[in-house]
Amino acid sequence: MIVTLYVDNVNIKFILCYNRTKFSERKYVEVSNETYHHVNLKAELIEKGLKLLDEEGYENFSLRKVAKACNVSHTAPYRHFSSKDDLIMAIAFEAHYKFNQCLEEAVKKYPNDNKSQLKEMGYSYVKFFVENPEYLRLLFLSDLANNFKNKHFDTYENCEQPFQTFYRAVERLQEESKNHAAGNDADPNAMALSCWGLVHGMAILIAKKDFAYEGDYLELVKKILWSGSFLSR
Amino acid sequence: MIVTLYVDNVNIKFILCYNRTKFSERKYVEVSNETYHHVNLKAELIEKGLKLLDEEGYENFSLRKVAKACNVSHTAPYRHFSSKDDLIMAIAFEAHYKFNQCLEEAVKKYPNDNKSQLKEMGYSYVKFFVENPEYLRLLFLSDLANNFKNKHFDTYENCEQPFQTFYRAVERLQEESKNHAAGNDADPNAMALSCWGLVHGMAILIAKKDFAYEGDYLELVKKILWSGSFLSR
DNA sequence: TACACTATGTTTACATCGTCAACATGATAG
DNA sequence: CTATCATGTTGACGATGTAAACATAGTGTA
Repeated sequence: MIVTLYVDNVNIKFILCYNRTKFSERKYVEVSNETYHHVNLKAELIEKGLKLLDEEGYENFSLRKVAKACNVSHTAPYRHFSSKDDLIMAIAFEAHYKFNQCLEEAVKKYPNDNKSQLKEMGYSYVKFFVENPEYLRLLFLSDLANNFKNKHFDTYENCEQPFQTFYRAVERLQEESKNHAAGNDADPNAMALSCWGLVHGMAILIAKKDFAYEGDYLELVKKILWSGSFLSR
Repeated sequence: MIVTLYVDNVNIKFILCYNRTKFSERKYVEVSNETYHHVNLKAELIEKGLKLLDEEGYENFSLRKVAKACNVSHTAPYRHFSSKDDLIMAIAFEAHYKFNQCLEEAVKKYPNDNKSQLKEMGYSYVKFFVENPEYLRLLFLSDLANNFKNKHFDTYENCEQPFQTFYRAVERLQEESKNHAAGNDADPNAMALSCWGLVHGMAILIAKKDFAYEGDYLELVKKILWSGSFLSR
C-alpha cells in the first residue's frame, strides 16, 4: 500500500512494508521511485550490493548479506534476480556506466585534440580503478566479467560503452594521422591493443599494489602518458 | 609431479616435492600406497590442487574437492595447511616458479642484448598467461594474490623472483643506455611501469578475452613489442 | 622391549552460503 | 467480491570452510 504524506509542503511517498518476521511490526520505508512495488527493492539491492562490494570486497560478497542490508529475507532477492550472478551482473552494469561516464568526461576535456583525448582518457582510466579497486574485478577480473558480454549482451548492451568510447578515440586518432602513420600506428589493432594494454596494465598493477613505488603513482602515469613513447608520432 | 619407477619389479611411486622454505631443495620422497599415513599428502594436495584450479577455475576451487581427489578426508589438508588460503598460496608458489622459469628462458635466449631480452620476456609473459589463464588469478588477480607478498614474504620469498627477473632486465637496459637516455627512459620507475604495464595489460586483455581480434593475438603482440614505439630509443 | 610422544589421519559438528519449494500477503483486474 | 499475480516469508537442502575431539602409526627413549 502506498501512503502519501506532506512534510514541509513536500510530497513524500511511502510504501508500506513489513518487518522480517512479524507482520505486526510494520514500518514505513521511503520509496525512491514513483513506481511502487518491484522497482524499489531491486534498486536497493543493487545500491546496497555495490556498497557491500566496496566495503568488503568481491570475495566476501554474499546474497544474504545484501538481503540483510535491505532488511529483507534471504530469498527476497530471487524475486528480482535469478541468481547471485545475476545480481552481480546488474551491479556490474552500474559500474560500467560510472566508468564510461568517467571516460567521456576525459574526451570532453579536449574536444578537438584526439591525442590529448586519448592521453586524458588513459589517465582517467587508471585513476578510476585506483580509486575504485573493486570495480576492477567487477568489470574485468571475475569469472562473471568473462561471461558478461556473451550472456547479457542484449539485456545490458550499454555495458560495452566504455570500450566503444575508448575505441572510437583510437579510431579518430588513426583517421587523423592516416597519411603520415608508420609502424604500429598503421595497424589499427596493434595501436588499440598497445594503447589499451598499457593503460589497463598500469591500472591493474597500481590498483592491486603490485607495483611498488614510493612516489605519487598517478603523477608517474601522467608522465608516461604525456611523454615521448606514448603516441609519439 | 608424480613419478613412477620400477625397482626390482616393484612399482614405486614418487612425488616431486619441495621443502617448505627453499625452492632449491627439491627432493624425491617415497609415497606409500596403502598406509594410514599418506606420506606425501602435502605435495599431492598442491599437485591435485593446481590441476583442479586448471580444470575447474579459481571460483570453483574447493578444499574438499582437493581432499577428495587425494582420497583423504575433508579435514586432512588442515594437517598441512592452516587454511584454504594457505593451500592456495602454496599452489601460487608453484605457479610463480613456473612463471619465473618461463621468463628466465627468455633472458637466456639473448645473453648479450638487453633490449631483445626485454622484448622476448614481454612476449613470453603474454604467452604464458594466454596459455595458463588460471595462473593469472593465482598470481595477480585474487584477493589472496594481493596479500601474498605481505603475509608470506618470509616463507615464500622466492615468489618474488618473476618480478625481480623482470626488473633486473629493465635495470640492465637502463644502465646500458644511461648516457643517451631521454624522457621516460631516464626515469627508472617510469620505464619499469610502462614496460611492465604494457605487457601485463596485454596479457590480461587477451587471456580474459576482452580484446576482440580475429587474427593471431600473439603475432600482434610480437609486432607491438618489436616495432617502433616499444623501447625505441 | 615397552611406552610415551608427535605427526597425521578420521569423525562429528557448526555457521554460512546459494538455491529451491511451499506458503502468505497485498495489489489489481474482472 | 473474488481470482490472480507480484512480491514477500519460512524452512529445507547440499556444499563449503573450519574447529574440536578422537584414532593410528611411526619414532625416540627408558
